[in-house]
Amino acid sequence: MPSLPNKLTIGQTAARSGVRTSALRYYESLGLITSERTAGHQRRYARETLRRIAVIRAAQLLGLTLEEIRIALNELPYARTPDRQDWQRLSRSWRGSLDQRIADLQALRDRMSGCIGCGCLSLESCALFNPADRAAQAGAGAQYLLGEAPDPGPERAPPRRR
Amino acid sequence: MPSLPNKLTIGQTAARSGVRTSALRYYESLGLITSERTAGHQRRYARETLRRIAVIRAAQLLGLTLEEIRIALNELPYARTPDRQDWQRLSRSWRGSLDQRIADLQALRDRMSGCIGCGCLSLESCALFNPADRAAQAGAGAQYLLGEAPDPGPERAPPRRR
DNA sequence: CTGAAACTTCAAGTACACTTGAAGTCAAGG
DNA sequence: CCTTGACTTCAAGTGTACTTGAAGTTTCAG
Repeated sequence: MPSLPNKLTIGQTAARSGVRTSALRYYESLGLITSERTAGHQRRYARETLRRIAVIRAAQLLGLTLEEIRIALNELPYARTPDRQDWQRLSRSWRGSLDQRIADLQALRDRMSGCIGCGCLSLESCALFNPADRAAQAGAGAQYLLGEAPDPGPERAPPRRR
Repeated sequence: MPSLPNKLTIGQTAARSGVRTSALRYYESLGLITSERTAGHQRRYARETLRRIAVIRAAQLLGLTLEEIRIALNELPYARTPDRQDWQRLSRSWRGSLDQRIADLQALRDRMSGCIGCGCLSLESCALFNPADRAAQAGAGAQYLLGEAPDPGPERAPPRRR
């Protein structure tokens, strides 16, 4: 079966994973994936790397940074091939973040649905899209919409997504 | 009621919205929000701006860029105060993206759950976390995990979140 | 009226995740 | 053997979303 070689070039890996070669080199430079080299210094990725890349992309979808993903992946055994318990631990921990993110988005959806129903978004009286006024009443900082507690924190900026 | 002034300083707006003053100036520079000025050039935000900021943050949570948000907000009436129909149109359109993102994450969760159940993540035979092999069989590019169709597209990079 | 806190602008810096370009090397079919 | 496409490294650039710092101005409680 020449169509299923065990060692993939970076181009083949890119085609199969949907990740550009430049990104793969970048991941490797960060220690997220590894490769063997041919006599002429070219990378050869093990087929297992494709799964690793899929996991990386999934984790990015959860909002983890590459550094966080690297740390999580590094908790997998270093020398031995990760067994089902190793992977279970990893996927279970991400499952929690995933559930959390889904719950957050659903809460946001419900709040927005409420406002779609009442059409009140521009009205002063709407408590949902007018969190500041509730806050003024309560005397605390606002921003209930995203479910934030009235704690300032280190001013974490909310990033992108696409 | 001096505790609910109609015009807020940038500091008050920041405290109430949970967004830093530097971010507010940045949003204003991008045309996402507007302000009046005092005789001494200081900003004064209308209380309505707080709702606008809440909407901006919610939209960011949906994964929209500030430019996309700006465009969406600019479809609200320019001069007149947006009425309930205007807001309904906006929140309804974002509701769609929100539903989509929730569905995507749920699909990912279900796939991961399957793998948690079978503990197969490191096994060659797992079709879920081994999309490349299915792809090799089918002859196409891989990356089923995120529900992507086998179309390359303009190589959009998947961004951050937190 | 005064002094501290809050405000102003503008340029530059930061973080993340890549991408691009230049200049050169390697692998494989004909 | 030769050519062509895929590969190599490294530095610099890109886009998004802000933050920080410097130097100066405004506001307002006392």
